[in-house]
Amino acid sequence: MSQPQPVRGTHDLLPEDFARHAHVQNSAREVAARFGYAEMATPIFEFTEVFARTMGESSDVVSKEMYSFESRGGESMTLRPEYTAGICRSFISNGLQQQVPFKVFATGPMFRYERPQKGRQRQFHQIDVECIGAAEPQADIEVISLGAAILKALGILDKCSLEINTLGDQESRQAYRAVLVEYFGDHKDSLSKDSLDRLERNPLRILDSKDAGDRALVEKAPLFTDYLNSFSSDFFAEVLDGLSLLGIGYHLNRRLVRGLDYYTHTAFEFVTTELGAQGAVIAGGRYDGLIEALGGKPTPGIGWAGGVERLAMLATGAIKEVRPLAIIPIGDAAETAAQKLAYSLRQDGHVIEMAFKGNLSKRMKRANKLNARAAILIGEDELARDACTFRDLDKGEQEEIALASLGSALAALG
RNA sequence: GCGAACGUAGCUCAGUUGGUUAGAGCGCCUGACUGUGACUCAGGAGGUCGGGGGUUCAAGACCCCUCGUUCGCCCCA
Repeated sequence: MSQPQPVRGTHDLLPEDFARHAHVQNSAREVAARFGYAEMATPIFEFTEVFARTMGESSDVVSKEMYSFESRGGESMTLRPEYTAGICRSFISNGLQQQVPFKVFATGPMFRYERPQKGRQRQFHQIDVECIGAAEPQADIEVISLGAAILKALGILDKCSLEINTLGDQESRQAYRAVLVEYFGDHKDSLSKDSLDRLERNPLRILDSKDAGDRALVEKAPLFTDYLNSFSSDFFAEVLDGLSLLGIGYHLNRRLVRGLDYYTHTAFEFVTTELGAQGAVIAGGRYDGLIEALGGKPTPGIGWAGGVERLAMLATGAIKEVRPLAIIPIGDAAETAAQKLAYSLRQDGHVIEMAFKGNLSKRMKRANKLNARAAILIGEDELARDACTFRDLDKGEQEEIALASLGSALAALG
């Protein structure tokens, strides 16, 4: 290609795209703040170990999708593939255990070396919510309801459904996992190739297989509910009750699982059918073992991440734009006067558009294209009278007014 | 990582079984309208047909490689 291309799986965010992203991020930030989740940020790269420990060496992300590099100092660094690990690391690094529950919101770019598709890029953006240090089911309810509230604010809650499941506590899950491995181990010859691999690395995932043969086996597999201890099932029941009380609908999905040991109890996803295979727009769960895995004191936590690109594709509604005012000088003598007026109005909080070239007709066209609400024309005639021609571009009416009364004319536009 | 489809002006696309100078709509530029946008009309610019190689008298069409996008799987936001 003779023209330069962006790197595979990366996209430029031109102003229009950026506005959609910003809309998602700003809406989320605002709603999160109402829930008491203040924004924070962590570095875009960490020691590789931070992700390897939290996401699991055997996970796809860690084993083959990370952008890792050796620093000049010889240490292995990785561009973050997700936000949770960095925030938990930060929680430990900054000794925040005295501030629990530590509730935060974050957003930014993530990096994963994956095969690109719609809604799946190598550099993509997430919004993220974490609640660290709360072991109570009320935290699960709050975190999930925050997700629902953000989707509602974006006007896309009705396009999504909440899938939810429990993985139980460590004891429950390990018991179930052992039973599953035994069951599927006895039927190895009927398992798909993918699931044979899952049996080694991530047996719970077999429950979610799309392979017809696997599904037949899954039908007859032991049920997780039979292996949940009473603490785990009570916990989950409390979460579900809380959601119902808030009027948040959910679909119990027994096949929704997380493979890693740090994940416990609640797992959930807000999914949509409108984005093809990349249906999860917000996904998260409880990770009571994660902080400990990172070297911190045992600390429970729950959170979720949402894909900004995916959310932005769903939130197609009009974003309210600020309409500018166009200042158009006529003739060289008016240029500096126009610039001065623009500077003054901008400092008063107005959005002012100035074109630097072209005759009156061209500048009017540009003003029109930018959807300007009004045009302020200043020529030598107006200059001499300390006035301007004020044209309402919607009504197509104009009149000459004194510069001194420009403020009230602008206020009258509404 | 596996399987498949697609890549033609800035954008969305058309280009018959390979056959002279590659088209349309929208957008852009110029003018009608040298102090007035939208609407209209008349002109105009813009393409090494993603890139490289091959087959052929002849390739945008066929073959191979490569880059990119998309769909499914895997995985996930």
